[in-house]
Amino acid sequence: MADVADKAGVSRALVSIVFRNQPGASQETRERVLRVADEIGYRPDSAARLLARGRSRTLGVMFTVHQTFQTDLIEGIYPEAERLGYDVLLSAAVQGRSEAKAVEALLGHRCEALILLGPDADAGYLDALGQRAVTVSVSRRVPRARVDFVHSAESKGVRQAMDHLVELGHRRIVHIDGGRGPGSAERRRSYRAAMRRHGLESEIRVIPGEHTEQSGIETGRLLLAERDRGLPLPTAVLAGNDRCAMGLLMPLARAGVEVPRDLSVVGYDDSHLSHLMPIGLTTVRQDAVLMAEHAVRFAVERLENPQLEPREAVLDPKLVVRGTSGPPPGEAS
Amino acid sequence: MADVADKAGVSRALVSIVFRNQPGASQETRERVLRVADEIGYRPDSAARLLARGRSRTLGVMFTVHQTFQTDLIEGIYPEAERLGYDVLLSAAVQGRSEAKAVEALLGHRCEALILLGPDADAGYLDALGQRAVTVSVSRRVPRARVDFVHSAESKGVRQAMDHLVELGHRRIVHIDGGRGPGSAERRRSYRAAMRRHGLESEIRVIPGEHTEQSGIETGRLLLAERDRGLPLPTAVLAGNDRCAMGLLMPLARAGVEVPRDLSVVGYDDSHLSHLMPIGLTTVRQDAVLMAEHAVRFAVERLENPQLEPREAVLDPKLVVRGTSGPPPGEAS
DNA sequence: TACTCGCACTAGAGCGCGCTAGTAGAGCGC
DNA sequence: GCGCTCTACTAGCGCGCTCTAGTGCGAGTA
Repeated sequence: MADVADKAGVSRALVSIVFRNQPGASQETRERVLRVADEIGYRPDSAARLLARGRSRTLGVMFTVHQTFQTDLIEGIYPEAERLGYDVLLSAAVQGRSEAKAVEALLGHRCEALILLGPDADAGYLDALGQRAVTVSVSRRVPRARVDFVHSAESKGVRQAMDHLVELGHRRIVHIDGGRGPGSAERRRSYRAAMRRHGLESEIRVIPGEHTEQSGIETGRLLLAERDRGLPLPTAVLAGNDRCAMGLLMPLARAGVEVPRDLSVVGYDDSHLSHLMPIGLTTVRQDAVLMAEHAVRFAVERLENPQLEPREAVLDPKLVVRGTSGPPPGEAS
Repeated sequence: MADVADKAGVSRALVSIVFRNQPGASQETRERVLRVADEIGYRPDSAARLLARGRSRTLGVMFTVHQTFQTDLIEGIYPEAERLGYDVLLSAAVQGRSEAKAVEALLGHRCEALILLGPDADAGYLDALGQRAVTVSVSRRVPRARVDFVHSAESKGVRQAMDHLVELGHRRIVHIDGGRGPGSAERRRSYRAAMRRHGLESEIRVIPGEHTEQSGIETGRLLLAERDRGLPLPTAVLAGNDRCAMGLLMPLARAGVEVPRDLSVVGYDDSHLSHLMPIGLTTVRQDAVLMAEHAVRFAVERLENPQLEPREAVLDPKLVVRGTSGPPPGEAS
């Protein structure tokens, strides 16, 4: 910075002013300073800036690599953060790197707020986090924790999907749940409620699973094994999310079970992959961009107005009918 | 920190020593300092620490969200970095956020080294970057730029794939290239060379594309439209990467073209999705974990020994035969 | 006694910025 | 000419830490 100041023939303070885009420098000087900085390859040091200013204007985002819906969210987070003048730092939870570790890394880099995409941690931990920093949880509801919360109305999404299937004539509809995955509990509950509402209480079946392709594959194998033992296949499956639905399709296709002729499959999320499958996945769309924008705005607003209480945003999901759902076998279409 | 020092009756320097776990303080004092710090709720400020120490021990990783192979790489980067005592910061290039911006963010947060996953930037920019910070490029070769380089031997991978197809009896093999995508140029060149080597020079056809599902879908539509005009379909397609291959399968399936009976498809990368497709994608495996480890090690070693010259690691890819490749139509299997 | 050595600890100079309080000079009205 | 304001710019402190170069002291050695 001193080098830039010398070479541009101004004081360090003026360079600072230019880089913060603050009034107090002529247009001419501004350009000269920026040009010199570019030549030297100078870049403001955020650590020093942070130290001097006390604020980092940085949002930390914790996500799970491979969760396609979360990468969709990230795409929405960047532009909104930039619009509001905030920087974004990403930290991934992966195999062998827990959420807590990912979060510590963010905090260690002085993020002012945390945006957690589908956190798996317990409410106590999240509440403690919420006391320490502004925290937003996306896709996971955490009652009584001091965190903002952005999710979509799982019950509405599930209801739409179930109504769609029942209208097509399905009765034997099973649900692969998402285990501890975000939104799973609500989806499971809503599935049960929908079955009861349609008088299908006796057909309720929840197969434990996860939000992964592997889980879908395993469920597929399970169902096929049952069929081979003489049990009937369900006529429709409501998967925990799109990845699970995609996994499910693999063993089915291999075994010659045709979708949707023999079996209908509905996913959840409408992640960017779901319309890329051979016949397009019928799924429940959550608007990732909108969710991302809400999350960023919640964080920033609470940062700039600390007495604000955490809020909750519930967005409406929407069923997207594509190629994997149709009338059950035995019914004319 | 001063408060802790006062209350514990020592100097700030000693508190610093205690918190850095360095020799130079008695066990007794150590405990007293830690106890007092805990009472006050003192935590070292990493921004100040960073500033004072001059080293951040942080690696910055630039990646493209949605490139599944890159997320596979990220999974490999974390554990290796942790093993070597380095922190990792992620920055994504997305629509509307260029690579340069993503890199600036990393540099601004004082990353000591940059690991760029499949960078798209030109050699001049990368060289400039390499002068300024230790830089590693993964999957993209940048001749004469001051960067380390980790990639796999594209020519070997393509040759294996092509030999496989030719052995099966294919002659009309087209290649969807990856445009400016990492490795595309080499793959394209190797495809041409392999065709010539097999005496198929007259059959060479490279369809321009990208490393996206969308590109595969468009190519599929193009080929189908040609077929409808009476032109023959190719019997095999070597896609630019797995995503492109997956996209290609969609319009084919819709149009009733059966894979691999009517058409063989080979991908590239073996990203974690390729074995999750209905019939498993035949593809060229690049070992993401190994590549990630090399990248981290290159960065760290050059950081700790600055007179080291940038190096290059070329890993051997390996063809993985799954369900999308078979003999061409008209040949007995 | 005089010395060296090692240990526990301290003083104080930065690290690269932001920010407050200030100055110099131009322009203006009276 | 004077005082005033406004713009463009500067000096220098301080953010919370690390690190170098010390000081003081007791034990061991000649």
